[in-house]
Amino acid sequence: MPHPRKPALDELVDRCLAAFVQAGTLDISLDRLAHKVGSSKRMLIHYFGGRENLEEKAMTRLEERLRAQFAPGSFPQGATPEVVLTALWSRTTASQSKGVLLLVMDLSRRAWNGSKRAKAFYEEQQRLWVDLLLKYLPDRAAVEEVLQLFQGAVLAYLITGDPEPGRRALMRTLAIPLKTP
Amino acid sequence: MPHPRKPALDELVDRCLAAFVQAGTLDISLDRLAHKVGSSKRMLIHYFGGRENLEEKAMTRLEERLRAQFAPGSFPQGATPEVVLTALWSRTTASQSKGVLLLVMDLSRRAWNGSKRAKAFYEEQQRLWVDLLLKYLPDRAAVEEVLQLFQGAVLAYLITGDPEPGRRALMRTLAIPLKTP
DNA sequence: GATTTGATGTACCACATGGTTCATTTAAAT
DNA sequence: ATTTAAATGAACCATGTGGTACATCAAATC
Repeated sequence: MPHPRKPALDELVDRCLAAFVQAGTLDISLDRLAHKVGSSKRMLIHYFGGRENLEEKAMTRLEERLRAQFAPGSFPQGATPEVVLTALWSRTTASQSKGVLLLVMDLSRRAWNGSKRAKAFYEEQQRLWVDLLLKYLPDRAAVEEVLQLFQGAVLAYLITGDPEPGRRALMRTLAIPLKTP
Repeated sequence: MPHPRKPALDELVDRCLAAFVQAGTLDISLDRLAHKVGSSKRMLIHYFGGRENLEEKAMTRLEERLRAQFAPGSFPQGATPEVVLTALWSRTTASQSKGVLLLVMDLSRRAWNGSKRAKAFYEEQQRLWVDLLLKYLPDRAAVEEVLQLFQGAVLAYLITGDPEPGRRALMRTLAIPLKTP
């Protein structure tokens, strides 16, 4: 049985993800997506079997990428919370992160609109960040709070374009005294 | 010149807003919207001149509603921050608020996607909450932080359905010591 | 009661979407 | 070289969208 050229599916997924990131959303038509990745709607459906599967593959790839980027050990062990949070906030609000940020928010939207897969994505991100922050913050309550604050700050930043309020709020929240027993 | 029945446009806007709230988004087709409000796409376009104008009218109406609901004076003057924030959080996470919450988040999405009008809506909400919180929190920095935390908490609540982490984070953030000069 | 003018329904249009059909090409296995 | 199964393109389809054309209806003014 002849097995002709192999389409290098993995690379196609990468390019699709790149297109999604550039668009800041998964909601881009197959035609536009195909054009952007140098293929055709016909072929995308051929390879992936349908839009749903394509999106699933792209989400999984994004999860992998983010997991690598925020792996425990991205920061020195002894760093202060201030340093870590400042670095995270800078990285997050860097202009080249805009696309990923928008895409992640788009997935959040899908999550709160009921998408099972998007909800799983959100939870995975949650775990990732909890694991990261737990190494620099005193307790789970602090992590929990910083995480929610971070998300709110991202939201505000995306809308206003101003990263300063978010930075200020994050720094301020670190001033919370430790729970004394 | 005969001026036949007046269509009570105001009430139509109300019903449209109600439909948007029920849908948790502005992105509902004119056909479905019309059916929901007991009219027809034909008539909605006739009355409003197009979808854009309809959305604009609905947003403005929503602004009015929220402005009334969170008017300064919704809470006793002397209330502690804990009491006020707890009440606000309860109100926000009450099941009957789900639709408005989703709709407001949908508008946030439009805002971060570049919609001028949605951005204005966001800023108006911002002002509203700042004015409210400024009466119970020590300084602007505190208000700024609580506001961002609140938004992040709402996001998490919408996705997970669990209001507890948000409540905990809000309470925790009130433990920040006053800036001492 | 005739006229005028808005209210309304039905059918329609142009366009975009995800997906399919069908026919053709292409590369590997024999 | 022939066979075989995948790769690919072009046209097509069903569906849903905002919006329009046209014809009809109904109410207020004269």
